[in-house]
Amino acid sequence: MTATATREETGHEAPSARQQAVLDAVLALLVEEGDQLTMDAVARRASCSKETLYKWFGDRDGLLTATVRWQASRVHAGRDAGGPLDAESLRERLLDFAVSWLDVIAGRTSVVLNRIAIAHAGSRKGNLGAIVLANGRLAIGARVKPVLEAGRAAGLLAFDDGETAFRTFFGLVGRDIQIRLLLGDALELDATEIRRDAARAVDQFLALYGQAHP
Amino acid sequence: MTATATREETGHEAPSARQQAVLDAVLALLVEEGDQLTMDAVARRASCSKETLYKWFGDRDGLLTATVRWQASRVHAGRDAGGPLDAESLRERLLDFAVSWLDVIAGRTSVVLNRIAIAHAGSRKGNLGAIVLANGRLAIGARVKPVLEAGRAAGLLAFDDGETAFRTFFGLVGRDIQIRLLLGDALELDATEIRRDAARAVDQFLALYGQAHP
DNA sequence: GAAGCCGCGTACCGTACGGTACGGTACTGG
DNA sequence: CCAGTACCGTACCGTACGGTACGCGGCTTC
Repeated sequence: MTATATREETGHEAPSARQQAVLDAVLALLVEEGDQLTMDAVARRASCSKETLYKWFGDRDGLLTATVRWQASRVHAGRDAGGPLDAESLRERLLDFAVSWLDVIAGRTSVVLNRIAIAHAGSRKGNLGAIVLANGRLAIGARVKPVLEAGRAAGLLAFDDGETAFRTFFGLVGRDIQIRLLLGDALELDATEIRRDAARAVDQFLALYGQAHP
Repeated sequence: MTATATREETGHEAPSARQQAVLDAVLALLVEEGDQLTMDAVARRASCSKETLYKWFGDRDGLLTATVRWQASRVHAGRDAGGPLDAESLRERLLDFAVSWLDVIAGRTSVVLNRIAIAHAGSRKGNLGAIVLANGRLAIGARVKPVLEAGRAAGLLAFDDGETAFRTFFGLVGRDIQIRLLLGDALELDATEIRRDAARAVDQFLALYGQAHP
């Protein structure tokens, strides 16, 4: 193990540059070809041998898992900026989360990876689903909830349960978009539309949970 | 074609009793075994020959399609009762839709079928996704929207676009439930919880779109 | 520059599974 | 009683794909 090889807290080696290239090839293939991904195709596309693939990732599942992790590692939707919180900055931060989240779930990569993970969850031993869940729904929740709590502490929001409040936010933002995309609906979302959707969701959320500043 | 053999408007034969039994076997297998459904397993479970399977349904996709259609044909979540509309009955009908919808998406069968359809949408020629979409999200939308319109006509609701209003309703009801279940989250929903969730969603929807009766 | 390793390319193996063929049995109509 | 039909059970075929083996070229190390 070299000095530069960092470990994630979960105990997985960070992929080397070459390995990252392989994982990017998997993502590209997944996006282009749908989900009937073969090890042969990956090897061809990444210009590496199948043997190397198996050496690095163990088996097909390992490759898929590494790919999902790799994608997750560079999607940090709506990282909160911190700073003081007033009504305007609260709205702004929520809007930021909403836009980031919609950007993610509307992306081809996210759709394909979620499809893989969902199919995987249908078979036994589906930790892929758990990984996607942890880096998607759960991660965004973990980031939004503190903001909501801060909003409550500042007297800008009123709710009993932060989890419930967040789930409402989640529902208002995502609505039917993700399931439609997963099921193959052609639904095109450009940036302006996403921004408008996000703004509407935030408005609705604040209408439900907001309080006039005391 | 016998006199009793009805056709759906889409032009598909209604399955015979024996065929229905086969499709039920498929559903059972799907629920029990996850989604690695083989034609052999179906034939064994349904006590029929593979040849018959192919004769009746064409190929594996045809069998899957017929199964999805068959399930869809007996799920009519939240059929509207009609009748006069005041604030109370509007709330009641929306609650009814919400409960039915949650019942459906929380069911094992729905989860498995959605998984199949989503995986299918990832490959080419995925009409399965379209079918599930048509009988799920789109069907419920088609039933709820008239109620919303009626509510608006009665001065109980205020909105510009019925589609947008419905999608908000959809988001408030479903929130993160469907994606979590699809990804394999263990999320258990009993009847009382569903009722509570549905009631909260309807309250929130009415808070956003309701109007005091003029 | 020899030794050794890494990894590419390719050929190969085993098996699971979609799809087909065929014989045997029960039922129906003439 | 004899076609004809429907359908069950099972054996079979072809292929796609996960996984393995092996030879060869290029890079590092001493």
